[in-house]
Order: sequence, then C-alpha cells, then structure tokens
Amino acid sequence: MTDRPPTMADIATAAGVSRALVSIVVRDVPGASEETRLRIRKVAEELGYRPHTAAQVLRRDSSRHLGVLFTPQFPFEVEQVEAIYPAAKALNYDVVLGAMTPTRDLDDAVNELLSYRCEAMIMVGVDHPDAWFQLLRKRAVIVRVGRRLSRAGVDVVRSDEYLGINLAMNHLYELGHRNIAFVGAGSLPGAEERDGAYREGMKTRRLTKWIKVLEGDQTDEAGALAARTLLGKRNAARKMPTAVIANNDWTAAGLVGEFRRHGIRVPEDVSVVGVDDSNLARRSYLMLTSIAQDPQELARNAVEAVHRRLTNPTAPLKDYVLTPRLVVRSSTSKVAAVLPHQA
Amino acid sequence: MTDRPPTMADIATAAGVSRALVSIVVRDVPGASEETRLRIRKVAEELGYRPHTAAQVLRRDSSRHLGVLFTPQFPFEVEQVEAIYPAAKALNYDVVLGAMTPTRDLDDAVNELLSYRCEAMIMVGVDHPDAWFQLLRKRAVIVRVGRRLSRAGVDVVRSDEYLGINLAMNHLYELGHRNIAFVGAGSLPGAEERDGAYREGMKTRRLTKWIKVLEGDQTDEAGALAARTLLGKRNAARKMPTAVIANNDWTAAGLVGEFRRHGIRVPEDVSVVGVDDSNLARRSYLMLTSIAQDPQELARNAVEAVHRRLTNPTAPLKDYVLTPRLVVRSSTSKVAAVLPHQA
DNA sequence: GTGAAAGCGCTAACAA
DNA sequence: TTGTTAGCGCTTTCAC
Repeated sequence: MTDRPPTMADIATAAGVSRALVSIVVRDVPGASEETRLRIRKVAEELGYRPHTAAQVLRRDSSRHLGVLFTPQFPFEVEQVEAIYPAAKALNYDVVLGAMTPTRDLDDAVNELLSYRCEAMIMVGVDHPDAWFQLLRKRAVIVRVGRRLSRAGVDVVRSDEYLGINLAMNHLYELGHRNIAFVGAGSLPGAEERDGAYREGMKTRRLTKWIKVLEGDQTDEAGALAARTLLGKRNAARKMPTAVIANNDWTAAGLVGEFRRHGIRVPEDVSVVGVDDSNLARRSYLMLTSIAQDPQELARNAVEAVHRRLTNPTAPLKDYVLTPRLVVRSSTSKVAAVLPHQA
Repeated sequence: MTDRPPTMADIATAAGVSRALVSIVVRDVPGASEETRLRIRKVAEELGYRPHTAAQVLRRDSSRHLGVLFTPQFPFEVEQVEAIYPAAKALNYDVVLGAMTPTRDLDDAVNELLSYRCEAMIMVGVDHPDAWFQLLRKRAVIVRVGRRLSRAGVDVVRSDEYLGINLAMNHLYELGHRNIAFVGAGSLPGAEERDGAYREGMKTRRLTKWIKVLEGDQTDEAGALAARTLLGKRNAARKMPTAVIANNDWTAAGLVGEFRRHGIRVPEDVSVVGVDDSNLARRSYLMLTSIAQDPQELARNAVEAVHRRLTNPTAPLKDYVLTPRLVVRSSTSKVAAVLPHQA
C-alpha cells in the first residue's frame, strides 16, 4: 500500500513547532529564524514532505497556475511548450499542460484547465473564432503564441511572418531561383494573410507568373502531398518549381521525403525552405534551410505577457512581434541549369 | 478583469437548494429527484459552473488523478499518451501530464505529479534503476508501459518484443533477405535483452555471419547515423545489408531519410522495417513495414493495471504482454539480385 | 519570532 | 429527497 504523504502538521509535530511556521519555511517567506528554518527543512526532507498543490491552490486567492494548450502531435508546438517551463519558473508560475488529441478537442482541454483554476492560459498555435476568445477572456487571461496575424482581442506573441517569408524568398532569389512555390496553411484560419506575404513577395520581384500556392496544414503529410502535386506537373513546361517554401519545417520534411522517394534530389534538383528552425531542421538527413524563431524567446515573451495582464488587467492589448532570421543549411543551393523555356 | 468563478454555493443560492444537493447533482450520484437535477443543472449551466478540481482532490480521500510521465519529443510516446485519455475516462480517472523535457528531468516531473497527489503514475518508456522504482512505489502506484523487459518490481504493460523482432525477420527472410542488420537501443538499459531477439533469430536461421547490430536510441537521428555507418561499408563485400530492422519507426524514418538522401532506394536497394506501427509508419512518403503494437490496447491495459493495483494493493506483480503483429507496407520488398559473394 | 484560528470549495456521513 | 455539518491541507491575519 502507498503511505499517506506527510502534511505540514506532521512536520510541525516532528519539529516541535506550529504549522504556521512550517508554512513560512516551506514557502521561503520572511518570518522565521535561520535556526528554525534549518531544523524544519531537515525534518521535512527526512519525512519526504511534498506540498499539497490542491490545498495551496484552494487556499491562495491566486493559483499561480499557467495552463498551456497545445497539440502534442505537432513537434514545433512541443518545442514551444518545452520552452515555457523555464520561462514560467522564472516568474514563479506552475505549468499545467492541456493537450489536444484526436479524442480531446480544444473545449475539453480548456474546461480541464478551467477546473484547475488556471488564472492564465497560453495557447500555442490555437486558432478559433474571435467570439470564442472573448468569452473565455472572462474566465482567464489568454495569450496566444504563434504565427497567426489575427488578434481576437487577446495579447499575441508571434514572429514576423511577413519578414520571415521574405527572408526565404531573398535567399532563394539570390541563389537564382525564380520558379518558387509555396505550401501554405490551406483552409486554416489566417491562411489568407500568410499566403499574402508570399504572393506579394513574388509580385515585388516580378515573378507573378510563377506564383503557385499549394494547400497545406501543419503536417509532413501535407508536404508529401504537395510534392506529389508538383511532381505531377513535372512534364508540363514552367510548372515544376526549382524551389519550394513550406510554411513550417515539418511540412518541409514531408516535401523532402517525398521528393527523394521519387529520386528528386534536394537541393540539387529542388531547394526547400522550412519555417521555425525546429529541431527537425537540424537533423543530419534533412539539414533544412529554415526561418528561425527562437522558442525560448517566444516563451519568455508569452509568460511576460501573461504576467503583465495578470498584474494590470486593463493594460492595452499588446502584439509581441519577434524578428525571425534566416538559417542556411543544405536543403537549398544554386538553381540548376535553367531550361530555355523556364528563363 | 476575470470574474470569480461561481461555486456550488452560488448555484445552490440561485437554485434555492442546499450545497449538498448541488454536489449530488454535479457528481451525478443518486440522491436527488429528476426535477431538481434538471433545475440545478440548468442553473449551473447558466452560471458557467466548473467544478474546482483542487477542492475536490483536497476533500476526497482519493484524488482519482492518474499521472502520466512521458517525453513529448518522442512521437510514439505521444501516441501512447493520447490513447490513455479515453482509457482513463472509462474508469473515471483524470489524467495529469508529467512531461520530461531537456530542462525538466524525471525527478522534476515525478515531484510535480506527487504534489498533485496522483495516486498512480503511468510511465511511458521510462527506464531507471530498480531501486528508484522501489522508492517511488511507497508514494504511488506505478505502471510501466513500454517494450523493456526488466521488471523493477512494478507492473508492466508491454508488447512481446521477442515475437515482434521475429515477425520482422520472418518477413524479410521470406523475401529472400539474408544480410539483415539491426539498429538497437544502444547503451540504454535493457538493450542487451532486445538485441538478443535479433541475434538469436539470426542464429536460428543460420545467418550468424550477417549479424550486425548498430547502436541506436529512440530517435530518427540514430537511424540516420546507422544508415551512414552502413553506407560506409558499401564497398566492402558482404557488408552492406539488404535489409535493416530498426527498433522503432522513428529510427526507421531516419534510416530511410538518410538512405534516400544518398540515392539508395527504399525498398528497391534496401528494405527497412520499423517497430510500433505509429502514425509515422503510415505516412505516404514512408509507408513503413512495421511491427504493430496497438497504443489503444496498451493504454487500456495500463489503466486496468493501475485500477487493479489501486483496488488490490497486495495483488501479485503482473506482466501484461500483448501480441504484436506484422503490418506490411512498401518499405520492404524482395531482395534484389544477389551478388555471388553474398550468396 | 512564533502560534492560534479562520476559511478556501468541496465531499460524505448523517439527520431530518 | 433534502439539508446540516465536519474537515481535507494549506495560507494568512492577528495576537502574543
């Protein structure tokens, strides 16, 4: 059988002091002599004391609990979430994970976090109608982290996607690429704005005739599908691009995987650029050129945004925009000899 | 500012009944008329009532909280964890995630779950010294889910790895493969036993001279590394295998990725088998032949194991062994023409 | 520097 | 069927 865990009362009895003193020592707040502190801590250690989170939360008026909503199937979101732990600890928040899974939607996850009385929630990559956010905002502080442009009346931490796409295009343009395709966010909300950066960039560079936006989402499978679509156009003049920008690394990995399966070499035959500069981009068999957005920095800003709003609920809405940078690896190279009809 | 969430007292007042009745209705236990139930539920709904988990946990003698320890960076563990939600709900447990990250080790995660007073923890893919488990067992019910053979004095749910490896070998043997390499678990605990199935299977089939075990872990990078090692032996007679078994799909994906990067076709030039039959195996650009272990079934058994031990703490240790099966996709094919010296 | 006491929201045993 | 009540482990205010 498992033992009943020791309570503060047990520590107090064992150390010969009052419960209140134990609380003071455990929470590390002023109000006890150094000598008592040492003794109590020693006893607590010996007895294997662990604070009872539920009791703390119940008693405190603030839970200091920070909910994090994310989809564990998406690797970049995982990296993002991992970065939140140290950032939250720095500001003394406890992190509670709210995972979205095939059998557990956003509402399920939110309700759970609400039951834990999280005073704030960081939503990683979550998109939803504005009205939904407005409603939830009554119950908890909301901060969104991601690349979406829409605001929905909550604080947002994101990287400058417009700039990011442009960095990718510049890089490819300088390598001689003209026929550059883009795998976007498909029908997901915010897709319009994101594709916009690509379309506009192509226009600015007088590459309008090469504009090619493929439907995507967050997955590698979308990348593989896009690759097949492009390969289907292989024989059609002007159609098969010499470079593809994917809206994230995972999708880029799918592109590379499918291209290589068909014997199309990356980067010799086609260059691929990802976005996020996630761990995946660093894999030795991919080595993706990618647009870096530092998860640590996003996380720090997100937690800071939470803290700010918790401290000052009426502060004006803030849009934290971080500057991405280009990381060149070996999934991009100079464009191969250009056929006459592609010039 | 966020509103103070309504409590049972608020509902009771609004509905003109006692708190106890509200509790009865909310928990869905017998003791209230259907009419009252309806009214109370309606009021609760209107006020947006959410039970206060911390208060429930504090009051109940059992928390009904089931901690799940895992590493979100490992896709198969994520699939495993996702399957635990429905299984836990079926037995009325709440799931609390304990994520292990680069900045957060097993002890950190365990301590957090202990503070939440989880009465049980399911450890997905966690390996640790036996003594560690013995110690923790005093504090909570522990169930391990994974492919490891070691017991550590706790209940284990796993699939029959020995059989799995044999299924893979049979499949490859029947396709004419003889020079079959294996990417194992490297220096991780339990590696010996797992490599054993491969070594023994090779001996049984009189393929001793082809035995080749490459170091691995759980990652795709390990697969890529193994592929490079094998490619380094390409020109040495007898050395480059015609088939490789990876100890999981993620590693298999790394193998395939690196092979294809070098223009080695899969399955034409080399066949690759994974283990887990995870989502990854189903990706269109990989279509890995894999040894399936159903995450749903593992999850159901794990939760059942938890329930069993919670209900009967002195029950004898149990080893839940599930039977894997072979799923043939297109990462394996008949061996190519065999060179004389390889016969 | 230390201790006493109230009460957070809820459950469960009991009384009505 | 419904209401009353004690108390889970902790924090926090106040008195000593």
